[in-house]
Amino acid sequence: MGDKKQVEQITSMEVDFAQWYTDVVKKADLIDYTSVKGCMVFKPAGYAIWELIQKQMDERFKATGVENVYLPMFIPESLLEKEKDHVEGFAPEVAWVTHGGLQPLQERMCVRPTSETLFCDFYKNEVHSYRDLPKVYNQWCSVVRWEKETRPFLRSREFLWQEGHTIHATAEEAEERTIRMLNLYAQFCEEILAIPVIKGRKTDKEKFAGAEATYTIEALMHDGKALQSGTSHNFGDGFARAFDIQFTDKDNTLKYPFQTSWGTTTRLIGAIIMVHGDDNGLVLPPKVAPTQAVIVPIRQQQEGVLEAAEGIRKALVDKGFRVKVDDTDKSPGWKFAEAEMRGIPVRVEIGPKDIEAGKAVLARRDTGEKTECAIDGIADTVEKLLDKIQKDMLERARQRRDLQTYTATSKEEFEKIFSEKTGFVRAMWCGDEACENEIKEKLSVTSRCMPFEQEKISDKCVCCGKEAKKLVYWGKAY
RNA sequence: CGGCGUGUGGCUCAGUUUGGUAGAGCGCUACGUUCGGGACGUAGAGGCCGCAGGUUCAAAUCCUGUCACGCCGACCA
Repeated sequence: MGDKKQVEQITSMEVDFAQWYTDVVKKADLIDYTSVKGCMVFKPAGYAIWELIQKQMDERFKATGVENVYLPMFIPESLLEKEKDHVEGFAPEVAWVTHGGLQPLQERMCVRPTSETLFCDFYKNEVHSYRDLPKVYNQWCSVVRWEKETRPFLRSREFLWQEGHTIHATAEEAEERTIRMLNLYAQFCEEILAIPVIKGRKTDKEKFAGAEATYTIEALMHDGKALQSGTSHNFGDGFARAFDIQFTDKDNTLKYPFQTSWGTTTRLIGAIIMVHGDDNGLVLPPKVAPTQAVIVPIRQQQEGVLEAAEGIRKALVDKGFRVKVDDTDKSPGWKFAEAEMRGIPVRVEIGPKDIEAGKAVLARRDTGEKTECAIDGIADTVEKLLDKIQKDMLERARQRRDLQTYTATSKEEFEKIFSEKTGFVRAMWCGDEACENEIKEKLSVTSRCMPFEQEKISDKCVCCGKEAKKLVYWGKAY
């Protein structure tokens, strides 16, 4: 093999994680940059991942009674301003529309950064009686936030997401929905994306603008930084009061309803990249891989090779898998590297030698392991292998996360860990925002969440030493 | 919004210090030989040097301005 040709390199993640990420995004052909800063083209390979996420998440939503709707992308300024905390949270990063054609608008409108206000405006007209409740709506759309610094999938000025907005007669029902959706997200991440997450509640400092309580799932990336991967908010009746939404209850009294919202975004794709990827490129969990198996024919000009490849393709497609034959005139080595960069979970190699022996070679993307298998019954073999890959990927991600999760019971220990390592640190907290601020200033570390699974690992706050109230996961975040 | 950096064929970049009329590798096209970890030969196509001014006999190169993008911070899914 001559190595004169320079292979397009992916920077090693050990050398420069940020550059590695950018390289993988580009080499896996997920996106392209555009002439609008912070807005990207989702190329077929990238968009197909989103479609698979969308499809499978939407099915799970609907199984819990969610219905999809679509609301406008513009919000009049007066509407945005109705809830004080909310507008303060979002005003610094909204994009404004000031003209319609050549005429200045009477009132400027922002492009939605999130749709709470629109849903409230809508529910105000929709909800009058307890019989109108609950409404459990969701919309798939894009939103715009004028971010200063942008990164593909992790932070773009326009991003795709889903936002669920529900409205209920009682606070209990709203809380139940809030938690239910968070659990759904967590389960989705583990079962579909093979990403283990920590479920918990955000501190007041970190909660959503206008929310009474924000719950979050936090995932840990390969470099030890945390990524907020989905949130679920309980608004109490705060928005209802601000927007004057009322309903007549069974007892014939006027009441304010209770609301929730919950969302996940294309950031999940960033999480997949940074949890599973390696120095050869993307590694996709089979359940969200647009192509689950690629068949690479060897000596494809030779009679019978392409036919054999096609036969395998058909057997796999009949079994319901997403499969491609790479019959381009590149060399096999090229095709291998290409399939690896794109993260295709399984590669099937089939050449004259194999055909003669009635076999094919299966290569796993996640481990690199190659095995031989009989062409006869190959679909069953691949099915089992994809299943195993999906499970192994979750297991490995969990192990790595656990290895990067530390415990600190004193300030010295806490600071020592963060000065040497990056990861989650479990430590007790007194509940005072001043401690969060101090920690953030000193270490650029924020409270990621107060996990549902609480434990009392010490009596004292890791920062001030006062009486501890909560166990908190701390970390550096994206 | 602050700091840093980069704009030259499709891509990555050299050329800018010292001004002289545009180069390489990859990719692309055609044909042929190859094919089990990024194969090779031959022949080709392709560039308003981000944009606008200025200096000069002459500007990719010097000056001024401007735009865009990338990275790092502060804020955020």
